[in-house]
Amino acid sequence: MQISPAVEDYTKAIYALQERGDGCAVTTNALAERLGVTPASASAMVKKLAGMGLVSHVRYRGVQLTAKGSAIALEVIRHHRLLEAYLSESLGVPWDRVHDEAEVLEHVLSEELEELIADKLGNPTHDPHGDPIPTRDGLMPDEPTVSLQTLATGDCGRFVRISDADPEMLRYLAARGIAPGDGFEVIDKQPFDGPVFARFAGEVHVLGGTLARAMRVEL
Amino acid sequence: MQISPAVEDYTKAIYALQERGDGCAVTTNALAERLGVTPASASAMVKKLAGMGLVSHVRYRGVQLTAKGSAIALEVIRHHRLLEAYLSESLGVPWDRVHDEAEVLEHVLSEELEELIADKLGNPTHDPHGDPIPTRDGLMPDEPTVSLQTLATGDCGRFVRISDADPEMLRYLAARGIAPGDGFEVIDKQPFDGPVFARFAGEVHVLGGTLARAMRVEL
DNA sequence: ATTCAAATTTAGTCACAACGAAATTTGATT
DNA sequence: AATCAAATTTCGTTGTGACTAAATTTGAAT
Repeated sequence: MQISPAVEDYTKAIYALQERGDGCAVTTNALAERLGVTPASASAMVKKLAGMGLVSHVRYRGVQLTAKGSAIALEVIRHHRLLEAYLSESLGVPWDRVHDEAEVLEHVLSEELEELIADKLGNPTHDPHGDPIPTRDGLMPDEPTVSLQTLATGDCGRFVRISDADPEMLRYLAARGIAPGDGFEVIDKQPFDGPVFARFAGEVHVLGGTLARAMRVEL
Repeated sequence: MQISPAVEDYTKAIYALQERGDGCAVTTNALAERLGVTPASASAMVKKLAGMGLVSHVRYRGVQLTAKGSAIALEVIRHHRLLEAYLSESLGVPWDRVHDEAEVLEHVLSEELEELIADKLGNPTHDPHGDPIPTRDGLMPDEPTVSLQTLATGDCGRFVRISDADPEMLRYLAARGIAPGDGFEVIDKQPFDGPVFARFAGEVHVLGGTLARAMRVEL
């Protein structure tokens, strides 16, 4: 039972969708859309994953990762995030490009290189976007956050995390010197999904609705 | 016209066989054996490569890389050798393991990462086994060498290069502290493919026939 | 010139992972 | 309960790159 890159990608996608979803099963359509394949293709692969014991599948209902499936997903995510950290820190790859590079390298990273990279970086706990790196033994640190968008005028917090999937956003933040770990204060918050005005290190920045929703805040 | 990993591997193999061969075309069987596939599979791929304009093919005679094919081979070889140098120098991967790691990474290394790695290493000209690294613009430095096995008692020389394909040999040399760049003197040479006794840095070492044939000497 | 073994190619198959089109199931609405 | 749209699955096909078995070509030996 070989684990192909395709299987790794599906497993990783199911893991990600399970996270954001409210505990219920991951639908075939959601999976297909996330991976950019047709529902028919996703359906076929789901059947294969079920046969491999990586997911439990109820026809027309959706899938859930088994322990075995989660282990594979976490392994790949560890590869991905370690690589992002490594590319950023050791090779100076810009913030908004590490994701795409890691996306292909994650599938061919040997366990030995994984070890060497982790050691070289001092066993980092977070990648450059603030996403936690699963541990060597396959555990994902649980770090509750809220969207910056939910804060109100006057609230203070620390920006700790943002999705690595949208390079545009990352460039916007990078251009303004905003990075995970930075503290801030909400100066003004407009209703109806309006922009958030927040002060980072003295400077006030405008964070549009989508951006504010993507930025995660500690606690 | 996509360049798949398979196409890269075939192109690279043809390049390598062309080098060691005496200028004549590379046979399907040699290609198949080198890649560990059946002659039928190699034959099918040769037809595809010819269709892509990467090789010229005469049925039942063999193949030769076109300029386009050579360019692809050299690009992949550059990736491979840069990666070997990088893994060895920056991550401390042992000498005898860099080849296998590079073998998979070479196919997914982006041009951007290639640049960063080359810069980081100061644009190295040789990999850890002494193999020359093709230049950015796709030129392979020509460095004539002879096999250590061809030397006679009393000859001196500098060991500069050894194939990265046999980890066993590399471990043997590494265990004795012998590396490309080391000067030596042939103390004794037995006839009939017998062992070569050579002094490296004061120590005399026994180099069996196969090993002595694999070791390349400057000039 | 014929024969023969080795090298090479062709023909037919398989596994993988995608696709579009068509059938099926679901759950919400009437 | 019947209907209907959306989600899901099935069916048949495609493209890669491997395989085995069966031609075919070559070049050397008779």
